Amino acid sequence: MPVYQPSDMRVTQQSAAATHTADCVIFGFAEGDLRVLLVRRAIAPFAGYWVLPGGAMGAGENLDATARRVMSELVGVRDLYLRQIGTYSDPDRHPVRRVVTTSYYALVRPEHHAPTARDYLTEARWFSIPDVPELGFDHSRLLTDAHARLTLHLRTRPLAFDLLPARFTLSEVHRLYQEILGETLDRRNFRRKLLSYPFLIETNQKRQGVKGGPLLYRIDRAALDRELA
Amino acid sequence: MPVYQPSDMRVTQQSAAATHTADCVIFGFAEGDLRVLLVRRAIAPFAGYWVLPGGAMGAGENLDATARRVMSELVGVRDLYLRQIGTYSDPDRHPVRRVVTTSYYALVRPEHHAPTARDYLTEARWFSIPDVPELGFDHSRLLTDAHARLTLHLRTRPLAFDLLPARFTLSEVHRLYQEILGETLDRRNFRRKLLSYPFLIETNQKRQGVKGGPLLYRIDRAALDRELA
DNA sequence: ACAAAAGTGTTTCTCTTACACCCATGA
DNA sequence: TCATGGGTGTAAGAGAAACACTTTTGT
Repeated sequence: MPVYQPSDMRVTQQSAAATHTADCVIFGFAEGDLRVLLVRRAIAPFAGYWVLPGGAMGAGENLDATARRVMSELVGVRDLYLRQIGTYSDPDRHPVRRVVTTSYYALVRPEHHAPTARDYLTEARWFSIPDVPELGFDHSRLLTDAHARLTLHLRTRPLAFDLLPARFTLSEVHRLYQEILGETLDRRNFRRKLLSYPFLIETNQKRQGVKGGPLLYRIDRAALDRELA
Repeated sequence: MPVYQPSDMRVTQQSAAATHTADCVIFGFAEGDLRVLLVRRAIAPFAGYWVLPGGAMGAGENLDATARRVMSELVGVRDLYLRQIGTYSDPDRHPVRRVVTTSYYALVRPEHHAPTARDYLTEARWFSIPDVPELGFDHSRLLTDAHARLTLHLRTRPLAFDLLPARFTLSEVHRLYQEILGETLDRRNFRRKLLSYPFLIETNQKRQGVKGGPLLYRIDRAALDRELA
Protein backbone atom coordinates (compact mmCIF):
# COMPACT_ATOMS: atom_id res chain seq x y z
CA MET A 1 0.00 0.00 0.00
CA PRO A 2 1.72 3.12 -1.17
CA VAL A 3 1.71 6.01 1.23
CA TYR A 4 1.79 8.81 -1.30
CA GLN A 5 -0.56 8.96 -4.18
CA PRO A 6 -0.60 11.45 -6.98
CA SER A 7 -3.82 13.30 -7.31
CA ASP A 8 -5.30 11.08 -9.94
CA MET A 9 -5.04 7.87 -7.98
CA ARG A 10 -7.59 8.86 -5.39
CA VAL A 11 -10.13 10.18 -7.73
CA THR A 12 -12.50 7.27 -7.85
CA GLN A 13 -11.86 6.19 -4.33
CA GLN A 14 -13.38 8.99 -2.28
CA SER A 15 -14.79 11.26 -4.87
CA ALA A 16 -17.84 13.18 -3.77
CA ALA A 17 -20.43 13.90 -6.41
CA ALA A 18 -20.27 17.65 -6.23
CA THR A 19 -21.73 20.13 -8.64
CA HIS A 20 -19.50 23.04 -9.40
CA THR A 21 -20.90 26.52 -9.83
CA ALA A 22 -19.50 29.98 -10.42
CA ASP A 23 -21.12 32.75 -8.38
CA CYS A 24 -20.59 36.36 -9.33
CA VAL A 25 -20.27 39.36 -7.08
CA ILE A 26 -21.09 42.08 -9.57
CA PHE A 27 -20.24 45.54 -8.34
CA GLY A 28 -21.58 48.66 -9.90
CA PHE A 29 -21.44 52.33 -9.06
CA ALA A 30 -24.55 54.45 -9.43
CA GLU A 31 -25.91 57.64 -7.92
CA GLY A 32 -22.91 57.97 -5.73
CA ASP A 33 -22.82 54.60 -4.15
CA LEU A 34 -21.36 51.18 -4.59
CA ARG A 35 -23.91 48.53 -5.39
CA VAL A 36 -24.03 44.83 -5.88
CA LEU A 37 -26.35 42.92 -8.17
CA LEU A 38 -28.43 40.25 -6.48
CA VAL A 39 -31.11 37.88 -7.68
CA ARG A 40 -34.03 36.46 -5.78
CA ARG A 41 -34.58 32.75 -5.53
CA ALA A 42 -38.02 31.51 -6.44
CA ILE A 43 -37.55 27.94 -5.31
CA ALA A 44 -36.37 25.97 -2.33
CA PRO A 45 -33.95 25.88 -0.72
CA PHE A 46 -33.79 29.51 0.35
CA ALA A 47 -36.89 30.43 -1.63
CA GLY A 48 -37.49 34.16 -1.38
CA TYR A 49 -33.89 34.83 -0.35
CA TRP A 50 -31.61 37.10 -2.27
CA VAL A 51 -28.44 35.41 -3.51
CA LEU A 52 -25.52 36.07 -5.79
CA PRO A 53 -26.16 35.25 -9.42
CA GLY A 54 -24.47 32.05 -10.45
CA GLY A 55 -24.63 29.03 -12.64
CA ALA A 56 -23.28 25.54 -12.98
CA MET A 57 -20.12 24.92 -14.92
CA GLY A 58 -20.95 23.47 -18.32
CA ALA A 59 -19.28 20.47 -19.90
CA GLY A 60 -17.21 22.41 -22.39
CA GLU A 61 -16.36 25.49 -20.35
CA ASN A 62 -14.10 26.39 -17.48
CA LEU A 63 -15.28 28.39 -14.50
CA ASP A 64 -14.17 31.71 -15.92
CA ALA A 65 -16.35 31.02 -18.93
CA THR A 66 -19.21 30.06 -16.65
CA ALA A 67 -18.87 33.32 -14.78
CA ARG A 68 -18.79 35.26 -18.04
CA ARG A 69 -21.84 33.43 -19.28
CA VAL A 70 -23.76 34.14 -16.08
CA MET A 71 -22.80 37.79 -16.32
CA SER A 72 -23.68 38.12 -19.95
CA GLU A 73 -27.07 36.50 -19.40
CA LEU A 74 -27.67 38.71 -16.41
CA VAL A 75 -26.33 42.10 -17.36
CA GLY A 76 -25.62 41.55 -21.02
CA VAL A 77 -21.97 42.46 -20.98
CA ARG A 78 -18.84 40.79 -22.07
CA ASP A 79 -15.29 42.04 -21.72
CA LEU A 80 -15.52 43.29 -18.22
CA TYR A 81 -13.17 43.12 -15.33
CA LEU A 82 -13.58 39.72 -13.80
CA ARG A 83 -11.50 38.13 -11.14
CA GLN A 84 -11.56 34.85 -9.26
CA ILE A 85 -11.77 35.20 -5.50
CA GLY A 86 -11.99 31.79 -3.90
CA THR A 87 -13.62 28.42 -3.75
CA TYR A 88 -16.13 27.42 -1.10
CA SER A 89 -16.62 23.77 -0.43
CA ASP A 90 -18.07 23.08 2.99
CA PRO A 91 -20.06 19.85 2.73
CA ASP A 92 -23.23 21.40 4.10
CA ARG A 93 -23.09 24.79 2.45
CA HIS A 94 -25.95 23.68 0.22
CA PRO A 95 -28.67 21.99 2.26
CA VAL A 96 -29.78 19.57 -0.43
CA ARG A 97 -26.84 18.38 -2.46
CA ARG A 98 -23.13 18.91 -2.58
CA VAL A 99 -22.28 22.13 -4.39
CA VAL A 100 -18.83 23.62 -4.63
CA THR A 101 -18.73 27.24 -5.68
CA THR A 102 -15.98 29.43 -7.03
CA SER A 103 -16.68 33.11 -6.57
CA TYR A 104 -15.74 35.96 -8.88
CA TYR A 105 -16.04 39.64 -8.61
CA ALA A 106 -16.81 41.86 -11.54
CA LEU A 107 -16.95 45.58 -12.11
CA VAL A 108 -19.59 47.03 -14.39
CA ARG A 109 -21.42 50.26 -15.07
CA PRO A 110 -25.01 49.75 -13.94
CA GLU A 111 -26.40 52.52 -16.09
CA HIS A 112 -25.28 50.71 -19.21
CA HIS A 113 -27.00 47.46 -18.44
CA ALA A 114 -29.89 47.82 -16.13
CA PRO A 115 -31.46 44.63 -14.89
CA THR A 116 -33.20 46.88 -12.40
CA ALA A 117 -35.47 48.04 -15.15
CA ARG A 118 -36.61 44.49 -15.82
CA ASP A 119 -37.24 43.90 -12.18
CA TYR A 120 -40.74 42.50 -12.58
CA LEU A 121 -39.41 39.89 -14.94
CA THR A 122 -36.21 38.92 -13.39
CA GLU A 123 -36.08 39.48 -9.70
CA ALA A 124 -32.69 40.99 -10.16
CA ARG A 125 -31.81 44.20 -8.35
CA TRP A 126 -28.94 46.44 -7.43
CA PHE A 127 -28.42 46.82 -3.68
CA SER A 128 -26.35 49.43 -1.96
CA ILE A 129 -23.85 47.56 0.15
CA PRO A 130 -25.27 48.65 3.51
CA ASP A 131 -28.76 47.62 2.40
CA VAL A 132 -27.87 44.06 1.47
CA PRO A 133 -30.03 41.68 3.49
CA GLU A 134 -28.92 38.35 4.89
CA LEU A 135 -28.35 36.23 1.78
CA GLY A 136 -29.18 32.61 1.07
CA PHE A 137 -26.59 29.81 1.34
CA ASP A 138 -23.23 31.19 2.47
CA HIS A 139 -23.46 34.06 0.04
CA SER A 140 -23.16 36.73 2.72
CA ARG A 141 -19.73 35.33 3.36
CA LEU A 142 -18.84 35.29 -0.34
CA LEU A 143 -19.96 38.88 -0.63
CA THR A 144 -17.93 39.98 2.37
CA ASP A 145 -14.85 38.22 1.05
CA ALA A 146 -15.27 39.70 -2.43
CA HIS A 147 -15.75 43.17 -1.05
CA ALA A 148 -12.65 42.83 1.09
CA ARG A 149 -10.70 41.67 -1.93
CA LEU A 150 -12.00 44.55 -4.02
CA THR A 151 -10.94 47.15 -1.48
CA LEU A 152 -7.55 45.48 -1.17
CA HIS A 153 -7.05 45.59 -4.92
CA LEU A 154 -8.28 49.14 -5.09
CA ARG A 155 -5.75 50.25 -2.54
CA THR A 156 -2.89 48.73 -4.47
CA ARG A 157 -3.86 49.09 -8.12
CA PRO A 158 -5.74 51.62 -10.17
CA LEU A 159 -8.54 49.42 -11.36
CA ALA A 160 -11.72 51.25 -10.60
CA PHE A 161 -12.13 52.65 -14.05
CA ASP A 162 -14.32 49.79 -15.15
CA LEU A 163 -16.92 51.20 -12.82
CA LEU A 164 -16.94 54.57 -14.52
CA PRO A 165 -18.25 55.79 -17.86
CA ALA A 166 -15.79 56.15 -20.72
CA ARG A 167 -15.37 59.84 -19.91
CA PHE A 168 -15.33 61.01 -16.35
CA THR A 169 -14.17 63.84 -14.16
CA LEU A 170 -11.52 63.48 -11.50
CA SER A 171 -14.11 64.29 -8.86
CA GLU A 172 -16.15 61.32 -9.99
CA VAL A 173 -13.17 59.03 -9.49
CA HIS A 174 -12.56 60.66 -6.15
CA ARG A 175 -16.09 60.04 -4.96
CA LEU A 176 -15.95 56.47 -6.26
CA TYR A 177 -12.84 55.65 -4.28
CA GLN A 178 -14.19 57.26 -1.14
CA GLU A 179 -17.38 55.31 -1.45
CA ILE A 180 -15.75 51.94 -2.01
CA LEU A 181 -13.06 52.36 0.58
CA GLY A 182 -15.44 53.96 3.04
CA GLU A 183 -13.13 56.78 4.02
CA THR A 184 -12.44 60.33 2.92
CA LEU A 185 -9.36 60.94 0.83
CA ASP A 186 -7.61 64.27 0.57
CA ARG A 187 -8.74 65.78 -2.68
CA ARG A 188 -5.47 67.34 -3.77
CA ASN A 189 -3.36 64.34 -2.90
CA PHE A 190 -5.78 62.06 -4.67
CA ARG A 191 -5.79 64.22 -7.79
CA ARG A 192 -2.02 64.37 -7.82
CA LYS A 193 -1.79 60.62 -7.67
CA LEU A 194 -4.36 60.15 -10.43
CA LEU A 195 -2.68 62.69 -12.67
CA SER A 196 0.62 60.86 -12.29
CA TYR A 197 -0.81 57.83 -14.06
CA PRO A 198 0.33 57.65 -17.66
CA PHE A 199 -2.87 55.96 -18.80
CA LEU A 200 -5.07 58.89 -17.78
CA ILE A 201 -5.75 61.15 -20.73
CA GLU A 202 -7.17 64.62 -20.54
CA THR A 203 -9.79 65.41 -23.14
CA ASN A 204 -10.53 69.02 -23.93
CA GLN A 205 -14.18 68.72 -23.10
CA LYS A 206 -15.89 69.81 -19.94
CA ARG A 207 -18.73 68.16 -18.15
CA GLN A 208 -21.91 70.17 -18.75
CA GLY A 209 -24.41 70.90 -16.03
CA VAL A 210 -21.89 70.84 -13.21
CA LYS A 211 -20.65 73.90 -11.44
CA GLY A 212 -16.97 74.60 -11.82
CA GLY A 213 -16.91 73.15 -15.32
CA PRO A 214 -14.77 70.10 -14.61
CA LEU A 215 -12.57 68.62 -17.32
CA LEU A 216 -13.36 65.19 -18.68
CA TYR A 217 -10.73 62.50 -18.78
CA ARG A 218 -10.57 59.12 -20.42
CA ILE A 219 -8.48 55.99 -20.08
CA ASP A 220 -5.88 54.74 -22.49
CA ARG A 221 -6.98 51.16 -22.13
CA ALA A 222 -3.83 49.61 -23.56
CA ALA A 223 -1.62 51.61 -21.21
CA LEU A 224 -3.81 50.68 -18.25
CA ASP A 225 -3.65 47.01 -19.09
CA ARG A 226 0.12 47.31 -19.29
CA GLU A 227 0.07 48.89 -15.83
CA LEU A 228 -2.08 46.14 -14.36
CA ALA A 229 -0.10 43.30 -15.93
CA MET B 1 -38.67 31.44 -19.87
CA PRO B 2 -36.92 33.28 -17.12
CA VAL B 3 -33.79 35.10 -18.13
CA TYR B 4 -32.06 35.04 -14.77
CA GLN B 5 -31.65 31.93 -12.78
CA PRO B 6 -30.22 31.59 -9.32
CA SER B 7 -27.31 29.24 -9.10
CA ASP B 8 -29.29 26.28 -8.01
CA MET B 9 -31.66 26.22 -10.94
CA ARG B 10 -29.04 25.28 -13.46
CA VAL B 11 -27.43 22.56 -11.53
CA THR B 12 -28.97 19.57 -13.19
CA GLN B 13 -29.25 21.16 -16.58
CA GLN B 14 -25.64 21.49 -17.69
CA SER B 15 -23.75 20.05 -14.82
CA ALA B 16 -20.48 18.44 -15.78
CA ALA B 17 -19.43 15.40 -13.80
CA ALA B 18 -16.20 16.81 -12.48
CA THR B 19 -14.05 15.39 -9.76
CA HIS B 20 -12.68 17.96 -7.39
CA THR B 21 -9.18 17.69 -6.03
CA ALA B 22 -6.92 19.77 -3.82
CA ASP B 23 -3.32 20.03 -4.98
CA CYS B 24 -0.64 21.27 -2.61
CA VAL B 25 2.37 23.37 -3.39
CA ILE B 26 4.46 22.56 -0.35
CA PHE B 27 7.41 24.88 0.11
CA GLY B 28 10.35 24.09 2.32
CA PHE B 29 13.67 25.71 3.00
CA ALA B 30 16.77 23.55 3.32
CA GLU B 31 20.48 23.97 2.83
CA GLY B 32 20.02 27.54 1.80
CA ASP B 33 17.45 27.17 -0.86
CA LEU B 34 13.75 27.17 -1.38
CA ARG B 35 12.33 23.81 -2.34
CA VAL B 36 9.05 22.34 -3.35
CA LEU B 37 7.81 18.84 -2.64
CA LEU B 38 6.82 16.84 -5.71
CA VAL B 39 5.62 13.31 -6.22
CA ARG B 40 6.13 11.08 -9.21
CA ARG B 41 3.23 9.49 -10.99
CA ALA B 42 3.43 5.77 -11.55
CA ILE B 43 0.40 5.46 -13.79
CA ALA B 44 -1.06 7.04 -16.89
CA PRO B 45 -1.80 9.75 -17.72
CA PHE B 46 1.53 11.45 -17.24
CA ALA B 47 3.18 8.28 -15.93
CA GLY B 48 6.73 9.08 -14.88
CA TYR B 49 6.01 12.78 -14.61
CA TRP B 50 6.50 14.73 -11.44
CA VAL B 51 3.37 16.46 -10.19
CA LEU B 52 2.10 18.31 -7.15
CA PRO B 53 0.76 16.06 -4.42
CA GLY B 54 -3.00 16.12 -4.29
CA GLY B 55 -6.10 14.18 -3.54
CA ALA B 56 -9.79 14.11 -4.24
CA MET B 57 -12.18 15.89 -1.93
CA GLY B 58 -13.93 13.38 0.31
CA ALA B 59 -17.64 13.28 0.96
CA GLY B 60 -17.49 14.72 4.45
CA GLU B 61 -14.68 17.21 4.04
CA ASN B 62 -14.15 20.58 2.44
CA LEU B 63 -11.16 21.35 0.27
CA ASP B 64 -9.12 22.82 3.11
CA ALA B 65 -9.53 19.53 4.93
CA THR B 66 -8.56 17.64 1.81
CA ALA B 67 -5.41 19.68 1.49
CA ARG B 68 -4.59 19.10 5.15
CA ARG B 69 -5.17 15.40 4.75
CA VAL B 70 -2.92 15.20 1.70
CA MET B 71 -0.23 17.08 3.56
CA SER B 72 -0.47 14.99 6.65
CA GLU B 73 -0.28 11.78 4.65
CA LEU B 74 2.65 13.11 2.72
CA VAL B 75 4.79 14.96 5.19
CA GLY B 76 3.09 13.99 8.41
CA VAL B 77 2.33 17.46 9.64
CA ARG B 78 -0.75 19.20 10.80
CA ASP B 79 -1.08 22.81 11.92
CA LEU B 80 0.96 24.37 9.22
CA TYR B 81 0.54 27.49 7.21
CA LEU B 82 -1.88 26.65 4.43
CA ARG B 83 -3.50 29.00 2.00
CA GLN B 84 -5.84 28.63 -0.93
CA ILE B 85 -4.51 30.03 -4.19
CA GLY B 86 -6.96 29.37 -6.96
CA THR B 87 -9.13 26.96 -8.82
CA TYR B 88 -8.25 25.49 -12.21
CA SER B 89 -11.02 24.16 -14.34
CA ASP B 90 -10.13 24.01 -18.01
CA PRO B 91 -12.13 21.16 -19.52
CA ASP B 92 -9.07 19.43 -20.95
CA ARG B 93 -6.61 19.99 -18.13
CA HIS B 94 -6.91 16.30 -17.33
CA PRO B 95 -6.71 14.22 -20.50
CA VAL B 96 -8.99 11.44 -19.32
CA ARG B 97 -11.80 12.82 -17.23
CA ARG B 98 -12.97 16.15 -15.96
CA VAL B 99 -11.00 17.21 -12.89
CA VAL B 100 -11.26 20.58 -11.23
CA THR B 101 -8.43 21.41 -8.87
CA THR B 102 -8.07 23.95 -6.14
CA SER B 103 -4.46 24.69 -5.31
CA TYR B 104 -2.99 25.51 -1.93
CA TYR B 105 0.40 26.53 -0.82
CA ALA B 106 1.94 25.42 2.43
CA LEU B 107 5.10 26.25 4.32
CA VAL B 108 6.94 23.53 6.20
CA ARG B 109 10.37 22.69 7.54
CA PRO B 110 11.77 19.88 5.38
CA GLU B 111 14.23 18.68 8.00
CA HIS B 112 11.40 17.87 10.36
CA HIS B 113 9.51 15.66 7.98
CA ALA B 114 11.64 14.14 5.32
CA PRO B 115 9.81 12.30 2.60
CA THR B 116 13.11 12.41 0.78
CA ALA B 117 14.41 9.74 3.08
CA ARG B 118 11.64 7.39 2.03
CA ASP B 119 12.31 8.04 -1.59
CA TYR B 120 12.44 4.43 -2.69
CA LEU B 121 8.99 3.88 -1.26
CA THR B 122 7.23 6.97 -2.16
CA GLU B 123 8.64 8.72 -5.15
CA ALA B 124 8.40 11.96 -3.25
CA ARG B 125 11.24 14.44 -3.39
CA TRP B 126 12.18 18.00 -2.63
CA PHE B 127 13.22 20.04 -5.67
CA SER B 128 15.01 23.34 -5.67
CA ILE B 129 12.82 25.73 -7.60
CA PRO B 130 15.22 26.16 -10.53
CA ASP B 131 15.56 22.37 -10.83
CA VAL B 132 11.86 21.66 -11.14
CA PRO B 133 11.24 19.81 -14.40
CA GLU B 134 8.21 20.25 -16.62
CA LEU B 135 5.37 18.86 -14.53
CA GLY B 136 2.42 16.71 -15.50
CA PHE B 137 -1.04 18.17 -16.14
CA ASP B 138 -1.02 21.94 -15.74
CA HIS B 139 0.95 21.71 -12.55
CA SER B 140 3.80 23.87 -13.81
CA ARG B 141 1.28 26.65 -14.03
CA LEU B 142 -0.07 25.95 -10.55
CA LEU B 143 3.44 26.02 -9.19
CA THR B 144 4.26 29.30 -10.89
CA ASP B 145 1.09 30.89 -9.60
CA ALA B 146 1.67 29.64 -6.07
CA HIS B 147 5.25 30.88 -6.07
CA ALA B 148 4.13 34.28 -7.30
CA ARG B 149 1.55 34.41 -4.55
CA LEU B 150 4.07 33.37 -1.94
CA THR B 151 6.50 36.13 -2.90
CA LEU B 152 3.67 38.63 -2.93
CA HIS B 153 2.63 37.62 0.59
CA LEU B 154 6.19 37.61 1.76
CA ARG B 155 6.69 41.16 0.61
CA THR B 156 3.72 42.38 2.53
CA ARG B 157 3.56 40.23 5.64
CA PRO B 158 6.07 38.58 7.94
CA LEU B 159 5.06 35.00 7.38
CA ALA B 160 8.20 33.13 6.52
CA PHE B 161 8.74 31.83 10.01
CA ASP B 162 6.92 28.60 9.28
CA LEU B 163 9.83 27.72 7.05
CA LEU B 164 12.37 28.08 9.83
CA PRO B 165 13.20 25.98 12.87
CA ALA B 166 11.80 27.06 16.23
CA ARG B 167 15.03 28.89 17.01
CA PHE B 168 16.87 30.72 14.31
CA THR B 169 19.36 33.49 13.76
CA LEU B 170 18.58 36.73 12.01
CA SER B 171 21.01 35.81 9.27
CA GLU B 172 19.02 32.68 8.58
CA VAL B 173 15.86 34.74 8.11
CA HIS B 174 17.82 37.12 5.94
CA ARG B 175 19.07 34.37 3.67
CA LEU B 176 15.58 32.84 3.51
CA TYR B 177 14.02 36.07 2.31
CA GLN B 178 16.76 36.67 -0.22
CA GLU B 179 16.35 33.19 -1.56
CA ILE B 180 12.59 33.31 -1.89
CA LEU B 181 12.42 36.82 -3.29
CA GLY B 182 15.41 36.25 -5.51
CA GLU B 183 17.11 39.53 -4.67
CA THR B 184 19.64 40.79 -2.17
CA LEU B 185 18.36 42.78 0.77
CA ASP B 186 20.47 45.19 2.77
CA ARG B 187 21.47 43.39 5.90
CA ARG B 188 21.19 46.28 8.34
CA ASN B 189 17.88 47.50 7.01
CA PHE B 190 16.52 43.99 7.05
CA ARG B 191 17.66 43.37 10.62
CA ARG B 192 16.18 46.65 11.76
CA LYS B 193 12.83 45.76 10.27
CA LEU B 194 12.87 42.29 11.81
CA LEU B 195 13.82 43.62 15.22
CA SER B 196 10.92 46.04 15.11
CA TYR B 197 8.45 43.15 15.12
CA PRO B 198 6.95 42.62 18.56
CA PHE B 199 6.59 38.88 18.03
CA LEU B 200 10.31 38.32 17.63
CA ILE B 201 11.88 37.26 20.90
CA GLU B 202 15.56 37.18 21.64
CA THR B 203 16.76 34.11 23.51
CA ASN B 204 20.05 34.28 25.33
CA GLN B 205 21.53 31.37 23.49
CA LYS B 206 23.96 31.52 20.63
CA ARG B 207 24.16 29.28 17.61
CA GLN B 208 27.13 26.94 18.03
CA GLY B 209 29.48 26.10 15.20
CA VAL B 210 28.99 29.38 13.39
CA LYS B 211 31.56 32.12 13.29
CA GLY B 212 30.52 35.33 14.86
CA GLY B 213 28.40 33.56 17.46
CA PRO B 214 24.98 34.75 16.34
CA LEU B 215 22.11 35.08 18.80
CA LEU B 216 19.14 32.78 18.49
CA TYR B 217 15.63 34.18 18.29
CA ARG B 218 12.22 32.60 18.52
CA ILE B 219 8.68 33.57 17.62
CA ASP B 220 5.89 34.44 20.02
CA ARG B 221 3.34 32.53 18.03
CA ALA B 222 0.30 34.19 19.57
CA ALA B 223 1.68 37.66 18.86
CA LEU B 224 2.50 36.67 15.29
CA ASP B 225 -0.99 35.35 14.68
CA ARG B 226 -2.37 38.61 16.01
CA GLU B 227 -0.15 40.45 13.55
CA LEU B 228 -1.28 38.34 10.60
CA ALA B 229 -4.96 38.53 11.45
C1' DA C 1 46.59 35.05 13.93
C1' DC C 2 43.58 35.12 10.62
C1' DA C 3 39.33 34.35 8.14
C1' DA C 4 34.43 34.53 8.22
C1' DA C 5 30.24 35.91 9.75
C1' DA C 6 27.58 38.81 13.20
C1' DG C 7 26.47 43.08 14.94
C1' DT C 8 25.70 48.12 14.89
C1' DG C 9 23.91 54.17 13.34
C1' DT C 10 23.49 57.84 10.58
C1' DT C 11 22.34 60.32 6.44
C1' DT C 12 19.73 60.86 2.26
C1' DC C 13 15.92 60.46 -0.36
C1' DT C 14 11.29 59.41 -1.59
C1' DC C 15 6.70 59.13 -0.68
C1' DT C 16 2.78 60.36 2.14
C1' DT C 17 0.16 63.53 4.60
C1' DA C 18 -1.74 67.85 5.99
C1' DC C 19 -3.54 72.07 4.78
C1' DA C 20 -6.28 77.03 2.33
C1' DC C 21 -7.23 79.96 -1.29
C1' DC C 22 -8.76 81.35 -6.08
C1' DC C 23 -11.48 80.16 -10.32
C1' DA C 24 -15.29 78.58 -13.31
C1' DT C 25 -19.92 77.63 -13.92
C1' DG C 26 -24.99 77.13 -12.94
C1' DA C 27 -28.81 78.91 -10.70
C1' DT D 1 -24.33 87.96 -7.60
C1' DC D 2 -23.93 84.27 -5.11
C1' DA D 3 -23.50 79.51 -4.06
C1' DT D 4 -21.35 75.29 -5.35
C1' DG D 5 -17.96 72.50 -6.84
C1' DG D 6 -13.33 72.47 -9.49
C1' DG D 7 -8.65 73.49 -9.61
C1' DT D 8 -3.97 74.31 -7.68
C1' DG D 9 1.25 74.19 -4.45
C1' DT D 10 4.08 73.78 -0.47
C1' DA D 11 5.92 72.30 3.89
C1' DA D 12 6.47 68.67 7.45
C1' DG D 13 6.83 63.97 8.66
C1' DA D 14 7.43 59.02 8.04
C1' DG D 15 9.41 55.26 5.99
C1' DA D 16 12.80 53.21 2.74
C1' DA D 17 17.38 52.94 1.00
C1' DA D 18 22.30 53.58 0.96
C1' DC D 19 26.45 52.90 3.17
C1' DA D 20 31.54 50.88 6.45
C1' DC D 21 33.61 49.59 10.44
C1' DT D 22 34.05 46.82 14.86
C1' DT D 23 33.22 42.44 17.45
C1' DT D 24 32.82 37.56 18.00
C1' DT D 25 33.91 32.98 17.04
C1' DG D 26 35.92 28.93 14.48
C1' DT D 27 39.88 27.06 12.35
